[in-house]
Amino acid sequence: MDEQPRLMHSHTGVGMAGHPGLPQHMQEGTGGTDGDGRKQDIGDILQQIMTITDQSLDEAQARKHALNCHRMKPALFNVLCEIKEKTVLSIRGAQEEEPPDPQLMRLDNMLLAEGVSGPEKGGGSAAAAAAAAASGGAGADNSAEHSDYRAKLSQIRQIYHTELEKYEQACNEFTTHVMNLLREQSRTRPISPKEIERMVSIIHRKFSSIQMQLKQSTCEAVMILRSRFLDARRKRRNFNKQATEILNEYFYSHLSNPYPSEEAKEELAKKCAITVAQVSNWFGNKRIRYKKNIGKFQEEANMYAARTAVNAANASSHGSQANSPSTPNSAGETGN
DNA sequence: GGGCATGATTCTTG
DNA sequence: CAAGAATCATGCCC
Repeated sequence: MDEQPRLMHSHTGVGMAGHPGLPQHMQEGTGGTDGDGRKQDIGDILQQIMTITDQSLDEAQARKHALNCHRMKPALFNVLCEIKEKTVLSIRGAQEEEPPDPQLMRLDNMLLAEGVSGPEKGGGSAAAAAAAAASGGAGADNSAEHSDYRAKLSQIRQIYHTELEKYEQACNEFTTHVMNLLREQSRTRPISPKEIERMVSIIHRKFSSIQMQLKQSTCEAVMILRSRFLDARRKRRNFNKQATEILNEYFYSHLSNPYPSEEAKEELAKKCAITVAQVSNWFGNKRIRYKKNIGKFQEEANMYAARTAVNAANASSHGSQANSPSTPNSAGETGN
């Protein structure tokens, strides 16, 4: 292949023979009569080159075929392949056999844990169960949100799988294409099976880096989804009217000491269908907000006081005699 | 969309 | 450690 440039070099070199500016070694040693012999050689070579360019395509093909069929060709290619193998190995032998990428393993583990890359179904419910556990077990009304969560997760899962499939298909197509190409070329230039193998592994590495990007963005999507559903603050729901009334009733009827005991909290929690912690939160918030702005809550206080008075009156009329019904305008200061 | 209400969280305090 | 206080983030109404 690289015969021609060298020929051209020697051509120009010899052509300049005898030139005053020519380096010494070019002029020495060739001898007087040899000069004519070299000119003769060059002439032959030039002639050969000219005949090659003059050859028709058919002739060239025929020669190529002849070369391909030459009995020495396989042996020659084997040797060339061996040489190539050695040089290639010495160049990049060090970077072969890299260990599994820890980041990729992390991503894989996470996708598996989130039920995105694992077996069909079931995985998502694990995450949903985690969401349920994190939400404090308020129960009842958050099942709708979990189905929403599951739906979104399965959407992500679907996108992930179709993309992954697409990548795999593209990778396979490209690999077979390159392999065919190399096999085809191996008839005209020395390519060992090992080299093809190496090329395939390079392709796979490139595609797996693309896959890693896909995995990374999928993980990000899952994390965002998770944080949206697991962050309790984001899914704050106002208590229903009945629960608020029960809590307010207790609060205003114990205004002088609005600190329910553990048992009272449990009772209220049961009545309101909320957790004890929520009851505690509610009373904490209520106390501080009431204290900060009593005027604002006065109307509410009067209303609940009146209501408890009516309740007490009803109870007393049903029973024998009331002991001491609280006065409506004293904001229900029953005292504890 | 702005503003207030409200449940939850976090930090401080006694 | 529980209550208070501050703050956050969402819900809801106008």
